[in-house]
Amino acid sequence: MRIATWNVNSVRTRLEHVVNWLNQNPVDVLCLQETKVVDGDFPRSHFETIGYHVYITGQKSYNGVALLSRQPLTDVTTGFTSILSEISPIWDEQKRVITGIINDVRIVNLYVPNGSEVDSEKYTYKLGWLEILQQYLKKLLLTSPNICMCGDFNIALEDRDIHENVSKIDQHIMASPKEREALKNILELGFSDAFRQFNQESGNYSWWDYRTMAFNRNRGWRIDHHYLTPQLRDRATSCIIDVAPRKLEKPSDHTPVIVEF
DNA sequence: ATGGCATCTAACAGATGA
Repeated sequence: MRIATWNVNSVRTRLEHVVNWLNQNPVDVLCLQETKVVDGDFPRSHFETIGYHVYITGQKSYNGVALLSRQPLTDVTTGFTSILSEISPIWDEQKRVITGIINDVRIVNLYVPNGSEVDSEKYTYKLGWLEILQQYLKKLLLTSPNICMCGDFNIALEDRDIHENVSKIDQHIMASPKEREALKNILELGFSDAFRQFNQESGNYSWWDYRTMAFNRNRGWRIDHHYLTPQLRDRATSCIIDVAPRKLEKPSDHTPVIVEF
């Protein structure tokens, strides 16, 4: 089974790229982030035509996640509160979470908040959101031991996940100690990084800033991840970053990452 | 030291992203 994650930075703007990519890379499930569209306007027929079932939760202008699957998924839910009924509904105002089950695997597709700047209001929200995510995963693990958690985490866990021209890394959003600590705490529930099972090298990134010719100079960050629970980790056979879509005209600033198990 | 690029909007400038 092949599962891909891709922050497309507007599914409508990137529609042709995504459809072409799926035709060339017929993965079992594609997890999209930053769809930036309300559910009624999601271009679902374009994906259904090429053989995908479409599961979405979106909003106007910002955020939005989707699962595109060749087989129907079961137990699809959106947001945190569908699983954690006790938390405040404010945590689901931003559409960042969707999950569903295929065979014996639960796919959790996430768009983690960016956080803007360290110690800003948005940064505090990001840290709070990650605490809620931890509770959410704890609950899911009670009934779903096999989880493939993927998406745009907006966090690079290690310095080797970041190009060498970033100064003051520990004050930088996506690399600050509190963010890394929050993600590490989550991974301690039993998740491991699929990409690092197969590749230890620096220089492998999934996002490059649109500015300053960052992609041409490979000044990127690895912030899009697949995290696997132990049985899936043992079944994994590859995890690769496909940089090809980043080279197209008007690309997303992220590129797909694909895990196979 | 700053802004650089891209996307969205009851847009035409400002918020957001990372």
